Amino acid sequence: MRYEIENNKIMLYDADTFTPEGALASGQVFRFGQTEKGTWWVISGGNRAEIEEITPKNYIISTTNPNFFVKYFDFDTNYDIILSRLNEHEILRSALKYSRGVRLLRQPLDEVIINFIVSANNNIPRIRNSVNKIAEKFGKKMPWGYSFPTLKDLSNATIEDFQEFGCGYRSGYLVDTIKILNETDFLERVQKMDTKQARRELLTLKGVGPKVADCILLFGMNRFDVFPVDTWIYKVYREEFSGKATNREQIADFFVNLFGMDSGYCQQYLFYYKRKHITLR
DNA sequence: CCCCAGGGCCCGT
DNA sequence: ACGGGCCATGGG
Repeated sequence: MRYEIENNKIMLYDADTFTPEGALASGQVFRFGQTEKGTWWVISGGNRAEIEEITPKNYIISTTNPNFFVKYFDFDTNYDIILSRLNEHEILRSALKYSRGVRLLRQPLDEVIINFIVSANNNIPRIRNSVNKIAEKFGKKMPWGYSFPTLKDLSNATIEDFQEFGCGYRSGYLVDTIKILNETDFLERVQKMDTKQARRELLTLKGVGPKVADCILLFGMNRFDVFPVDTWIYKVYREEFSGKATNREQIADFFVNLFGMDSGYCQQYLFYYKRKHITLR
């Protein structure tokens, strides 16, 4: 797989380890969709990209910010090496084959924190709805829609605002955490810490428990020695690994001990495999 | 009416 | 450290 940047486009060739659906419809990101023509779009921060498949495994990604999306889609990482290591585990082989196009998106940290507080005990269509409404109310108007709001943009958002967006009892957590992030140097400090330290620190935020902390570390901080355990991964653990533990932190430890620095990639492949299909609408 | 969703909080033991 | 009740909200 290789890419070239031309003006406002990324040309992606021989994409064996990327598909728009695997990258976007894999529960890492919530402001994405598919047009009537079948092209995929995604918004992150103040950036939007549209992905068109020209011929099989060859794509044109149109965006005003190609460099942002090269990093976002992680095109400089060689997934063949990661996949060959994971493929040594026979138990993973069918899942890895199914999840060929999944990638670990490198997203803005503040956006990930907000999105995954909303995600707790929630389902993906509802998360998408809430996050889009947050953007429409507090983001900046762009030619193509609304940017995802910065923490400053959100500093005046109230509990009632978030309740109106369907965030339910998470609304108070959001207000509380936004205040901490705006009024302290939390984000600056946490990014300098090692994974275990950063995880402990993230757990002090309202609405951030073990699973959400691991998602923040994985999707927003590029820490791959974590294994977020949600209901789908819990099913994988029981059904594919015949696991008996019920404590989710113990299950996360089990997987990290098994897959080490490839844990984050492995988790995402397994989630996509078990979750199968995310309905768009 | 039930159960479920990329769970966390808060309280008891 | 661990378990259990409770929590908004919409869909199946």
